[in-house]
Amino acid sequence: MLARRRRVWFDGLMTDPVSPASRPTMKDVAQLAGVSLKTVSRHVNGQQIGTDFSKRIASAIEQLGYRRNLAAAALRPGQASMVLGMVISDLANPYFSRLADEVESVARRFGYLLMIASSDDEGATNDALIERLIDQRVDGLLVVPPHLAGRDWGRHRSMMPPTVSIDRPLGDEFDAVLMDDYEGGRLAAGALLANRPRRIAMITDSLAIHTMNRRHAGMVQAVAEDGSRAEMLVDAGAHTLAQAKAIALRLLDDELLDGIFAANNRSALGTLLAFRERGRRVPLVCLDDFEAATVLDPAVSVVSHDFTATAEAALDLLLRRTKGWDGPPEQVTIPVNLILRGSEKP
Amino acid sequence: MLARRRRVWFDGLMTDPVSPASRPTMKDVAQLAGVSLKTVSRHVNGQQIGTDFSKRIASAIEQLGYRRNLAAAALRPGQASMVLGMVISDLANPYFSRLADEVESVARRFGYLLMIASSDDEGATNDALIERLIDQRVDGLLVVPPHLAGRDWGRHRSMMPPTVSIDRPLGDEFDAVLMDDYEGGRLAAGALLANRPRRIAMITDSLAIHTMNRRHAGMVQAVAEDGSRAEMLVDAGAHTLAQAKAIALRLLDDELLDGIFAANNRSALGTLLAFRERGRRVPLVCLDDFEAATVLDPAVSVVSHDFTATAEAALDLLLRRTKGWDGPPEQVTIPVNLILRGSEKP
DNA sequence: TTGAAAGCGCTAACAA
DNA sequence: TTGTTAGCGCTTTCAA
Repeated sequence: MLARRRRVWFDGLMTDPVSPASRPTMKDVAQLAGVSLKTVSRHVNGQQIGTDFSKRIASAIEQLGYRRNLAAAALRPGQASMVLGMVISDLANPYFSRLADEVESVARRFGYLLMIASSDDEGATNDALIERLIDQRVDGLLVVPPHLAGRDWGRHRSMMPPTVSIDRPLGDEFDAVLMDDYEGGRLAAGALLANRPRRIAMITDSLAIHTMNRRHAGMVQAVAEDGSRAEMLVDAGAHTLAQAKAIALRLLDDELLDGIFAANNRSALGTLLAFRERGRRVPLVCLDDFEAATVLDPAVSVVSHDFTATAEAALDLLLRRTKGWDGPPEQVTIPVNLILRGSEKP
Repeated sequence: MLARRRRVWFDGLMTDPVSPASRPTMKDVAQLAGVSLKTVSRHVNGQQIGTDFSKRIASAIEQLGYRRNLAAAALRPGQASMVLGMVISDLANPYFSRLADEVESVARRFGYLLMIASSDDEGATNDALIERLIDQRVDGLLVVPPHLAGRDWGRHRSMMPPTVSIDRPLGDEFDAVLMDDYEGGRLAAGALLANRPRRIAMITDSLAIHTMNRRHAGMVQAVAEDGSRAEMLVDAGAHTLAQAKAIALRLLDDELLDGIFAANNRSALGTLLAFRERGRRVPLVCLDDFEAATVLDPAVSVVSHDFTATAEAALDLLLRRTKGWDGPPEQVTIPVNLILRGSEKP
């Protein structure tokens, strides 16, 4: 007969439970200190108790090496877990990892831990992760919605903890912190138009993505406002670095082209790769700052925004919701600024 | 008299508890389906139960919009929470965010959620975060130890869940996944020495950091092995980008210098900034690949390693520990490879 | 101020 | 197969 096993742990493999040496509980502390459980709880939660008790408990905790079980403490409904969840479209992309870093940093300042999961820009993955985070009972959710639409979360609003979307809107029902993409597109195109170009192109990921869509609209507006009657080309096929590079290479074959607006960091990198390969460059402005921008010669001009402000606005909204604030969904727009470094000139 | 309040939520602000509309529990499902609690539990956990019951329960779940409370399910000791914790020294650094992304991705494949916290390379922050993660009862811990040493966690081993350090060792008591820094330094220096240089320099962060120390040792070895009797300079003051740039600028004043080994991506970027400002470049090889490397002309030669392999090795160790494996601490070394792109030549 | 008892949502042992 | 009972570690009534 098989030895008795108690837990299925992983991959269907049967093993005995690995007790991380079953830890002392509050009960143990209470017993050793000779006080009641509740008194220990009060001590641990920083409530006022008698000084003698306090000392006895402190020493018992020390002696036992007692550590609170935060997961258990948060079990009771209405109890904050002090854990926030974040679903981000692609942690490997410096743009998003930078955002995640800022959010983590602000959250930590407020005492929150962050569960971060990457959706690989897939709607289905995104939905699954949001569900998992809800099931984990996080106090709040920060979401950078994926490109491929997933479920309509607005209809599930009541199932969700306070939720704020960043970078792209998740739906009208949710608070959102966005950057001023429209103005960004307008500024970037404006810098290009200052050269009185004949033909300028936008290299972008799908215009179905909210950010790209707004940036495009901004560029259209800039061209419309401009008297020069420059021709405007758009290629929205830059889903990968290789595609962006291929698009840029093709564009560079066009003698009349004298300006490129790269609508995200991937498009920017692809364009720069194409410049190098073709040995020809044209004026360039990118949306989103990126690591290589200042190292190149000429340095790359970009439209940028404040990540810290974005993270702070998002956490501010989220934490206010957490505290019970119940106003209508808000949309915060973070301003952008144009940083001219040289590449915008012929 | 003050209205009665029930919960202190945040910042000492008193508010009523915000029930995310107190969610239906397993009990509610059982009641509606007319079965026992345990049967619902079995259904939810994918165990075999009668088909009629199964249907009734499924419909009750649907009707109620029931969602499991994973935090509650994991309360019982020995129960896996399927949450892993990761403390990383600097999420804003592309090198580390790339690592975090790979780890998250592998963890997710195995059904784990990742709590990621950034220690800002501070020993104290690192310790606090590890404690917080332990208190949160994660199933395992992944740590990229900070530069500034914190507590000696080896002595607290028994309090910790399975723990694996990445990039740098946390102590002899823990499993570790490192890249072959020594060989990396040797290869990088070797590429430079092929030019028969008179004087080559290493720009690095503090040699007290394990990775830097090993890379330095590798370079020393390469120089020793080399017959050319090249002179070797080391400046270990590159803690920030600005410092790295300043160091490189100073080095470029030296007419005899004909090779730079940038020991991490910050040093690399600083060096490239200096090249641009001085209008002089010397052969360059960097440790760690970075985004700008292929965009530059000449493209930057680097010593690189496989992040995916690193993440997989770390999760493999961690998950085996989680399942009860109890061998002595293991140290896995991920091989490096030299990628020559042009910048290593004069 | 302190403590006893109840219960959070769930899973496990055990009996039916 | 199913249900009953007893907890997990903690916080919270509510009475002392």
